[in-house]
Amino acid sequence: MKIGDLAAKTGVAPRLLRYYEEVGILHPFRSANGYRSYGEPAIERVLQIRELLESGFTTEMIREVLPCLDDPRPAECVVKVDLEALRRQLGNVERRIDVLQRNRDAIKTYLQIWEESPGVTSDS
Amino acid sequence: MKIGDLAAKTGVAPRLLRYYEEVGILHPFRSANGYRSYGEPAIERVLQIRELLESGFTTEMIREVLPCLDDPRPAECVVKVDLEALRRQLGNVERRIDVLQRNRDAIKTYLQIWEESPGVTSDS
DNA sequence: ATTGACCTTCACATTAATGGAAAGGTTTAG
DNA sequence: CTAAACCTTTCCATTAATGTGAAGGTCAAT
Repeated sequence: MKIGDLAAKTGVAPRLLRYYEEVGILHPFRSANGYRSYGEPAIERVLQIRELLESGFTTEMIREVLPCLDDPRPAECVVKVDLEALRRQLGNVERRIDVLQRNRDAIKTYLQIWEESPGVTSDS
Repeated sequence: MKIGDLAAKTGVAPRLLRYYEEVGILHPFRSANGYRSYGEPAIERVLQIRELLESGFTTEMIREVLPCLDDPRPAECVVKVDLEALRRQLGNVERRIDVLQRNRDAIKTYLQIWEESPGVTSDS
């Protein structure tokens, strides 16, 4: 699968797919002509990257969190997992969930107040 | 409370407190000399802003989410709440929670695998 | 009254993520 | 064979959030 195909299937611009490779969170191989070549798993991978980026993770954090789930990274990497970083990021994720749940509840409560008292919405 | 005090109590640099005012998510009053003056609630407020920023929200989204929870914004604002935006952001928050929970579970599972099989950690 | 520690505004620099164009090679369709 | 549609690398621009410094006003203490 070439970069344009992956872009089409994920909705992520080729420019970004190259960027993700540059920062080390996506690892296509190269075909003879030098074109990047992606496997099927890359689709899921890219979507996960987008989710994490939109959740406020940096590419650096993502690099720690997606260690050996790489497509063309064979078993040697299985050894280089940084457990410490992974635990740190787990704490990170859990704190974020906490924050978001608190804010979700706050917004919900706020909305309920307005929905219960019918009347003014966004006037003028 | 002056800007330096608020910075000390929240750990957020004065520069940023001014920035948050500029983008309309923090509304100090001014004392006679022109100094910004913050009330006690500003502390909680700033901490909440930090949490949301670190969870990937932009200041613009925050402006929608923290509508009338302002310190010195009297009752007139009670009318200008953008319910539509608020509902949109609620969906946003819920999607994010979802993403994070999935990733938390994935990381947890991954960690368990490594913790169960004792041996190699991060060797050089 | 001067010093030091605050505060003000203004402006420019940086970082991460992203957009976009230039210059050139490759592949595919006609 | 040529043109269109890809791909490559390189470089420069933008946006949001932040850092930092200049030039100057205020205030508390000595």
